[in-house]
Amino acid sequence: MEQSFYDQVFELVRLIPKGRVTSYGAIAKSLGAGGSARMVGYAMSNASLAYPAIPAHRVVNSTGLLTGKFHFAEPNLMQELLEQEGVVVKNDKIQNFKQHFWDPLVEL
DNA sequence: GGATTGACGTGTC
DNA sequence: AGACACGCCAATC
Repeated sequence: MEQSFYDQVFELVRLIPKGRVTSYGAIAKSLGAGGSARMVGYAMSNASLAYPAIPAHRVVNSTGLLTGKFHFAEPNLMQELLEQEGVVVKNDKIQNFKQHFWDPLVEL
């Protein structure tokens, strides 16, 4: 059926490969939403209720900052998961963000 | 159905 | 470099 915008977001986020990250804006753009990056984040709000669990820790803002970490059950969990996947996080910000960036528009 | 809301993005001061 | 302002657009109240 007509999946809501954030239903599409959920699916796309689940497609993010391990050890890679992407930005809300990139997701929105790949869904044809253009500048509605906020919708992506808004969708992720429901991500906690979705199943299977959505790797929301792989989604950050354009600066590579872990903006949504406070929305996790445990704020430190987001950084932990990223580091486990080989992503270096310092001061709530992804290092070498460009290297780990996964662009849905390109990869898909 | 208008107003409010956002896990954003980019530009300015 | 840090803080502030405006724009975007769909979902929810």
